[in-house]
Amino acid sequence: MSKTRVRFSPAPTGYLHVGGARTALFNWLYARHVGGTFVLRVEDTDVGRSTTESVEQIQNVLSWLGLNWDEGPYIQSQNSNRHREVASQLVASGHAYECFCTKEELDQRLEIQRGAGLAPGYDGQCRDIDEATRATFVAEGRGATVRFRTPDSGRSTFIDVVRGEVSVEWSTIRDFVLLRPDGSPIFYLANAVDDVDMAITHVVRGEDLIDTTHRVLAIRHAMGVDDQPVYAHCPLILGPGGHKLSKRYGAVNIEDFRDAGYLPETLVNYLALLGWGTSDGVELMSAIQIAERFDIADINRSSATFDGTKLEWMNGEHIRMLSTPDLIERVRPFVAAAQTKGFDEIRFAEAVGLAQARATTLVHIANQCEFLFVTDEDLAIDDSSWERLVAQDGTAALLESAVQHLERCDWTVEGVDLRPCVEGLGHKPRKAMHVFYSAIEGHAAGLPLWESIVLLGRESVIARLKSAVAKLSATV
RNA sequence: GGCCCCGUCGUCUAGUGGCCUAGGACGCCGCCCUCUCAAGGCGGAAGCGGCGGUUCGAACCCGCUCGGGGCUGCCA
Repeated sequence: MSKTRVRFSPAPTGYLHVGGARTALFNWLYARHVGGTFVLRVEDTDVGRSTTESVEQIQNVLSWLGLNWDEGPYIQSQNSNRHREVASQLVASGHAYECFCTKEELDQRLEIQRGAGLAPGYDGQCRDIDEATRATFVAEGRGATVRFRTPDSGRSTFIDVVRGEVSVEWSTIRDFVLLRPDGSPIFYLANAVDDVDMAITHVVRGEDLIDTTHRVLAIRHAMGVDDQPVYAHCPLILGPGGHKLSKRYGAVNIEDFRDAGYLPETLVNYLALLGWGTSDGVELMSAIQIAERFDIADINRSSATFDGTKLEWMNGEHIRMLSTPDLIERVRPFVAAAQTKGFDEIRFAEAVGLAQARATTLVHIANQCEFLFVTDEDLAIDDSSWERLVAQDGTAALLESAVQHLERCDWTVEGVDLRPCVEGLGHKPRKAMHVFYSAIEGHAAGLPLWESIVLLGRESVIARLKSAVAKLSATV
């Protein structure tokens, strides 16, 4: 048995969305599970839509996710001589032929077919043109595509690991293009040839490609290749509208999740659970743990809908699993102040530690820590928190009482406890504490108050409380 | 239109003929804990698309039907 080789072969026509990332992940997981090789191959046969920026972006995202590849990236367009070579062999052997129909002619005939209520598709016009006609076309300077001659009868059947036997009548598949008039290869050709040349043993990809498998397999056979890779077609990840996620429809860029403060661990974990699951119900896992248990044979058949709510919950869980020093470094890029000199590392570390227990995203943590790194003058109380503060009974008295207490108490977590003030004025801490959170941290909900007060320092805390009193009287 | 694939709580899933009056997770609701928000604990509502078979017995097997998705391109 030859060594397992899988490949992730994205088209570099845009950013990597969750569907593509999941496909990459499943390939990576399987390679790691069996100790095989994970190949990255960029399928840029659509020259018009492929960009080098996209190639770079895909690599960046894969690296960020931790999906390291063992070979590549191979750039498919650099191999087009080989693709053309195979195409001419197929023409020579009669498996393919030149088609001189222009795009316009094709479109016209398609229209007619549709008008007549016929199934639209290539009509085989150039299938068997004689040499004289061919010479005329060439003399006219007409360009030619190379088309694959699909069988007229019989069935194409292959075994898919997740779906079982997949079979289709050859008569429903029209002759398809292998080479454009300029000699550039089409996906089917390049994909088939490269999989053969790179000795790919397992093809793990989206179900949207299931119908193309028949064509690719036909090319392989025409090339004289007898064996075929193991196919595993994964269910699609659907967007909110219930449609296939694509760059053209409701796609979600992985980079957006990174920028929103999601951990790569979370994306990997969540994506693995879209189309695959464990029988014991364990959900929170590291990439390594998943790789140990993952098998393409266990991939689900039905499509899944992407659910951001669960992703957010899971991110919080992964944040809690991180060591605090690790988390601090992950949060750092999200805190603008951390980029400046004189930044207070000690307080930052303390604050991240406090936030770790309650945050769901890195951005969330950065926001919760922010009050420590703005001046008292710059502290902004968000609108809804301010409205709540204004609506609270006896806010001014509450704030003033806190000032009095904090001016002379011990500066410890126990000492700055404001509950006695609140209760002394006849309020329930649960109901009134938001006033202090808002005045000191800028939000009604945030890091634990006593710890925050100690971290901020007496001078700042009192200044903020007084400023809130002043702002309050100006409002009323 | 033709062909292909799919169908378990709102969502992700476990389940491969009896262990299922269908289990877990997110979300939701209630209670507890509590200085806010979370986290945590406890409890709850919520599902096998439908109809026929096969069988002593069906979420699991078969047929039909309905629903969803994909492909049908000189995109991948």
